[in-house]
Amino acid sequence: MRASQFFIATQKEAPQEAELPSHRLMLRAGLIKRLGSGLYTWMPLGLRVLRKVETVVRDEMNKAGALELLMPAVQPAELWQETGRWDVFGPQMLKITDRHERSFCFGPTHEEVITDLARREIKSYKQLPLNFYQIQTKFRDEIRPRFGVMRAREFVMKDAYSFHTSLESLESTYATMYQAYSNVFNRLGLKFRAVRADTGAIGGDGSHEFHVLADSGEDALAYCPASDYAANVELAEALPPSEPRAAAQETLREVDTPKQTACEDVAALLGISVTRTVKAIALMVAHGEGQSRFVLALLRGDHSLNEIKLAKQPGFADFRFATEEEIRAHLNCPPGFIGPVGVSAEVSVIADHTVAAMSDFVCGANKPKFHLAGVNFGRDLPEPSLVADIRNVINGDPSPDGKGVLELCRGIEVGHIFQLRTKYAEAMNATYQAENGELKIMEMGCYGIGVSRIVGAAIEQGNDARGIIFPAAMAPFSVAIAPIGMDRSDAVKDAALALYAELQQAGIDVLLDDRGERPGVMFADLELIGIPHRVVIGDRGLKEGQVEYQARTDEQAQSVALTDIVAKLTQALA
RNA sequence: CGGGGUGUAGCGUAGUCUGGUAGCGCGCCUGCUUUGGGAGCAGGAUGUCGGGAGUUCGAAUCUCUCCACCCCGACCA
Repeated sequence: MRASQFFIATQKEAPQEAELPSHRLMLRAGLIKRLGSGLYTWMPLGLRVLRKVETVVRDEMNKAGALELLMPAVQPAELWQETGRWDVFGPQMLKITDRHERSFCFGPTHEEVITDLARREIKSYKQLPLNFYQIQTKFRDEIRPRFGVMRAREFVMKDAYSFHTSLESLESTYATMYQAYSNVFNRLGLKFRAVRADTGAIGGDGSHEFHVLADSGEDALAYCPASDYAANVELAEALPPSEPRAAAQETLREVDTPKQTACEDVAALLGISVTRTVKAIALMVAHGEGQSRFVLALLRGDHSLNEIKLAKQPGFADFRFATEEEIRAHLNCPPGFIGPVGVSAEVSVIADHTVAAMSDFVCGANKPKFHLAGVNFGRDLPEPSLVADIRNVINGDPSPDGKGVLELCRGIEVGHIFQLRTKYAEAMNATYQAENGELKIMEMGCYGIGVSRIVGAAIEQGNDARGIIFPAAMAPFSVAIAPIGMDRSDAVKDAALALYAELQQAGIDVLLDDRGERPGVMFADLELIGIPHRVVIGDRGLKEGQVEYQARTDEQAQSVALTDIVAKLTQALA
């Protein structure tokens, strides 16, 4: 590609709204342009990157035996009503009405459509297993789109759906997909980790997420360096303390905490570790028709509530945080000083395992400006009625597999695989005839990759002060030729055109910067857009038969004989 | 949806408090000079100051209202 015939829309300054490096760089490099909240145009340069990601994904899916198809983006409401998800998906789904007043949605995912297809087309066990996939635009009306293509409302996703006659077959395809995903992210040159995951709204049993590791990631991951255990913090189990609760030694006493509402502050005031404190989180838990009860969830001061784990506790499926009014009504005390001691019988208590094993702890006194110290279960308050794992794991917690301790890191979720089992097939009556003639429900798996998100994630992982550093497999161009003074020097022009032709001949994605820009502008642009290899051709070197080669990650350029440059590049690209 | 904030040229912004000719940098166009790290000089184009209503002789500026976008919380590839 000749740059003069292309569209390079780089900018010196990024718009104010972009905060993440990847978002700023994608805008500055002119990869994307924002149209509205969570809506982006992929510019020619950015689209080349997106297509390269798609190519790798498509290739690995095909290798893994999946079959590509393309389903409609717009889907009739009836299908979603069959599975009950028309209402469950809620406002995240963009609903559309056509001229006949029929309801549709712009597909946020395609389980319903593919299951409908499967029940129509798959009649016999002889046709199974099957794995269909598509690479397609989805729309999810996110509560808060942000970070550019990282959390856009319209985005490109690869979604695959497999159908099986047995759990064994599903597990086998699941394992194949796990491997295919690993291959994809390896080929794309990303640092990633597969973790056990919560299944969320999609539902089902086994599930793994694939995360690109980045400090700016929206997910917290727990992994064990001593074993292969890795899980999303949403799911990672916190083991109960191995030591039994120590005997009470202190007497119960009130302490003055005039301004201290947070556990950290109370601990600092008392000169004790925050691990000796207990915080009470006030919740309203729904039970029955419009009824709800007031519950205190107890956590150690330095721990945080894991809402997903809590929601899995019996009777806690539907809860919310209590309002200040509700807290005052039930405890006669403002938030900041609430605790589990001396509460009325109608207030129930759920304690995290860690809290249940604490003695002589500090907690709110249910009295403004006071906390209690030397608190002990059994003596100062009843044993908690419910003890469970309801906290997020922290650095140094023991690994659930008993080998070593957990460390935390952050990741950007770029892939998610699920064993759906029969949830959708059952709801939509997707059956096949088994060998014995019986009609049986299909087993299903589903497998997603956030294709457009990968571009953002890759840039989040690969950038420096000069701009984007694309992994080789997704760079918009592999090599850039930067001729200096091409319009003044026939020698430069001839050498540049000859090299350009030769690289094209060799099937290398090459960009010839023939825009006639000054060297500084060329260098800055080529570095900003992250082209991995650059050849500079100038009169100065050409006199000695030399050109300059510099990889995007190199600090310095090196002189290479013009006659060797193709071999040099071929080697660098291998 | 709740809380906070911002809307001025393609991008970044000043001006708003204290009403009176809409300004700067980058980018863009023309010409000349320049050409190894985002050039210099000269000339030029681009603004319904987010929309609407109001107050006023006069509104980017004050008031009301609507809209869009961004940031903090719950969603997810």
